[in-house]
Amino acid sequence: MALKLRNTMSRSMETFEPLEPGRVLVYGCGPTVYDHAHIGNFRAFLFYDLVHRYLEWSGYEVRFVVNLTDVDDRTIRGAVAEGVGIAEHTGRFAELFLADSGALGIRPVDAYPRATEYVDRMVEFITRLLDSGHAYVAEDGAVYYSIARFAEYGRLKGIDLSTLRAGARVAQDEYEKEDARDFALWKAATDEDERAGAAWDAPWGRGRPGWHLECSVMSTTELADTIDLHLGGEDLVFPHHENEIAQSEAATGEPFVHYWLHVKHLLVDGRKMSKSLGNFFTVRELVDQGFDPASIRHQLISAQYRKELNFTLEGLEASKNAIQRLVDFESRLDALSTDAEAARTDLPTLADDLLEEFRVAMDDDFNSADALAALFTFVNRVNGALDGRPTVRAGDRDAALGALGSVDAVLGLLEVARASRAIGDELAAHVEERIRARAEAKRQRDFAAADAIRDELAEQGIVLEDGPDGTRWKVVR
RNA sequence: GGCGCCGUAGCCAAGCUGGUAAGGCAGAGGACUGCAAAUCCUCGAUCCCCGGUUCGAGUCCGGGCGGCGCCUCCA
Repeated sequence: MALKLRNTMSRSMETFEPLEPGRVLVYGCGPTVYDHAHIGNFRAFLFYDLVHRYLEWSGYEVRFVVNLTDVDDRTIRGAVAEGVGIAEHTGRFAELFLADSGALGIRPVDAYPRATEYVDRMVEFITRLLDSGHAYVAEDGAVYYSIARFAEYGRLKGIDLSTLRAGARVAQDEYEKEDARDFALWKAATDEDERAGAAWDAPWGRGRPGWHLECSVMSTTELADTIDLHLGGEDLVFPHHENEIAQSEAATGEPFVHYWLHVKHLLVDGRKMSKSLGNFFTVRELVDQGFDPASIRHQLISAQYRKELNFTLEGLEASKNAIQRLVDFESRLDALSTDAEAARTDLPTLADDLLEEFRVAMDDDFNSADALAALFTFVNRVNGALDGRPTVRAGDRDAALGALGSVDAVLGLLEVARASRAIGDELAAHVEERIRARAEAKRQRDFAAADAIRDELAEQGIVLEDGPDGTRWKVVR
């Protein structure tokens, strides 16, 4: 069995074969750090995380790079509006992005290169394209890539260049281009650029790099001329990735990327997310409203990455409950007492089944929805096997916990849920004290008092569970 | 206009190379409990419509209807 991927380039499923056995190079187009990233962005980044974790889970050594776009129209505009330099402006949002990523359990990748740190290399890159005749300096001081010089242009998107309506969308200030469809590698500096500190010297004139260029340069610099996977949102297929291919392959003479994977855009309340529709959410807002990051993570991976996913508060509520079921399940396993003499159970078999079903699901182009189904099927089966059986063999319990942990090393749900449920020692001690008081009340059959304590703790998000061997408690959110 | 996706139970969502349908949430009944919580058991689908291929189609083909996305330096 092997991992199969839907390659945008071939428009079909392909069996994944790394360039180098056991090793995978991945590049994911990151956020433009001009504002808070929203949950739509995070659907994509959570998918990156799934790819990252699953490749490692599958035994690959992975080098994963996600760029931070810190120089473009929006970051410059933002910096000028704030009256600060571009670095200060974008630095703040880069931090917020990493913080939100961390909250959602997105594992840090190997490098987060920022465009502004690669300007020298971008200049070199452009020089190569100029030398080979793939680019030209226009009268306005900009450097454009000449797509007429790249025969394969349009292949990723599957467009026939001759059908492109030349000139249909040409801005008036772009009359310097030889061909309307040529794109900028370098833009001449404007006053605004200078004010934001977003202008650099280059042999052909002062200016700043074009957007598409950074990914080509950072990918080839941080990874290699040819990499295995390149990820991005569906909007990036054209022209961004198309342009990256053209630039990179013209500059290096090597294939740029083996597999292109694109994430479908998230819908919110059945519509494209937009501020004007009022369906615009950031992770921070949702967390401030009391939603568990684990719930957000669950909701955003509940559909396979190429499928339509409609984010709603109702759905988030459902995810919250699903997460709680997982948390309760793990607690139940943890609390199991063990005895070498206990009867054998199906847990080892069920654990093997889970790992197998999980692998099959993820191997099928990262079908996280199916992977979640495998996990919950496991929960059901194990709960059933454990019914009325508080004691099992240590090996059985460990097999179940091991499989659960293994799967969660990819899904990251329990990992995040645990973090958001952690409470301080002081509160924990208080809870224990109240539970003792309640036990005493129960002993005296003063159920009103016992229930009052239970209600009081519930107010604080602490739920009590009475069992044969005493009262257990858990944090609910 | 170009490219593409989707339409499966109240909601979300799997279903590979065709053989009468995973999982989550919500809901109903029951068991357990002082009451709860957790858990278990039981209960739910004309798979958008119409044709076609086939012994047999959610699953393939054709045609409709409906929804959505990208094509704009938006993941």
